[in-house]
Order: sequence, then structure tokens, then C-alpha cells
Amino acid sequence: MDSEKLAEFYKTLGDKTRLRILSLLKVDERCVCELVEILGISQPTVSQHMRRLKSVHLVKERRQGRWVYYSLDGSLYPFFHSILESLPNPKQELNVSERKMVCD
Amino acid sequence: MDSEKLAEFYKTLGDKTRLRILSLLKVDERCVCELVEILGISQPTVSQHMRRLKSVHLVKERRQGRWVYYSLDGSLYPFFHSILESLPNPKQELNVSERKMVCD
DNA sequence: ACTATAAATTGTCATATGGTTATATATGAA
DNA sequence: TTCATATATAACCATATGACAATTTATAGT
Repeated sequence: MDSEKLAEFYKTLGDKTRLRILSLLKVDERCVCELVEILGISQPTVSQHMRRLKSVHLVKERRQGRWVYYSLDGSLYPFFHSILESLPNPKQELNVSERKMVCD
Repeated sequence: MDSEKLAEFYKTLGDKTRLRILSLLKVDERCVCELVEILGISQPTVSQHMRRLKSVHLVKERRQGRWVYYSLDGSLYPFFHSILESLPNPKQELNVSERKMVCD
């Protein structure tokens, strides 16, 4: 991978909201509307972030009815698991019942 | 590390020029004036990049006379070596004699 | 076909970024 | 001290970015 593409990749990681999204996707796939609720930002903003994450193949999408579910897709990056490990735990992002589901 | 600081770290990596600098420092420490010549950008621009790289502890500096030599300092990051490995080879950045020195 | 809902796109705005030139600071040599 | 050189900082500018509201597109259900 050349500097240009690699920089694009890191630039995509260089945003607090996108890191939070990746943290959440570590736990489970999510549709846009779920992310909107959990993150407390507007739907278009989430969609833009997902587009960007998708453009560097950090996530992939799965359409199911009206919903588009996003999940991690780091297959391109040999060091992707290192990056994932470095992400903060998403527990605090989730509400009580979700957190319970994650941690049980 | 929280999302905020981690994003700052990746944002610092998210620039082509800074990645080129890190590639070069993989080979050996460099002073600012060397980087100016190799990279073909102005001295203030290099200094700004070095300040930013230093601010997230990706490089450290060593003053020697009038020169400030910068070298890698990824001690903070457990996955730093993974990131370094992903950097493109800096050979093409260097001129013939430098390349010879690096590769011999 | 009509309605409702999920997601994507567009337009706009404030701020951040990466480059430049000009200037200031720091160090070594004469 | 004076001069030369290496580096840092400041001021500026064009472009990129991340947020929002408004709109469009897509899909499911009635």
C-alpha cells in the first residue's frame, strides 16, 4: 500500500466518532438507526461516517429489508486486529440493557 | 487510551508527508534540514510536521549543536511495530548515494 | 398506488489542516 | 559582539472535514 492510500486509511481512523463506531461494531453489527441512537448524532452524519469507513474497507454492509447493517471488515489490513485491540471498550456507549447483553 | 487521544494519534498518521517522514526515520534519525531536502518541502512545513509527530510521541528529538535530530519513539503504542511494518519502503525517497548506504 | 420508515445524498457552515512566506529564536564560529 | 545557519513560530490562504437540516431514494406494508 502506498503512502497515499495508507494515509487515507489512517485519516479515516482519525476521528473520535468513527472510532466509537468501530468499537461498537466490535461487539456486533449495527444498522444506521441503532448507531444514531447510541451515538446521539444525526442520521446523515452517521451515514457519511459509514460511507467513509466503507470506502477504505473498514466496514462492510448487509442489507436486510429497510435496514442496512454494518459490520467490521478489516480483511485488507494485516495489522487490523492490533488496531481493534487498541480501541477503547464500548461498554460505556451502550445503555444498561445492551451492556448487559454484551457482558453476559 | 480514550477515543479522543487515539483519534489524535491516528489523525497524526493520516497524512502522506508524515508517513513518508516516519518511513525515513525507520532507516535512521534525521535532522530537519535533511528532511527538507529529501521531501522537497519548505523547512517550516517540516518543523510543523515534526511538532505534531512529537506531540503524540511518535518521534523524539535529540539536539546536537545547531541541529535537531528526530527519531522514532513509539514506546507508548503496543501496536507501533505493526504500524511501522505497514509503511512503504523509503528507498525511493532517497537519492542514489543515500540509497546505497541504506541498502548495503 | 399510497404511506411510513430507513438510509443516502445535497447544500451549507464553522473549524481544522497543510502548505507557503516572513520573522523570531538558538546555537556555533569568527 | 557579529554573522551565518538550523529550527521554530506567526500570519495567511486554499482546501478538507464533520456537523446539521432539507431532500431524495429505497424498501415494506396496507
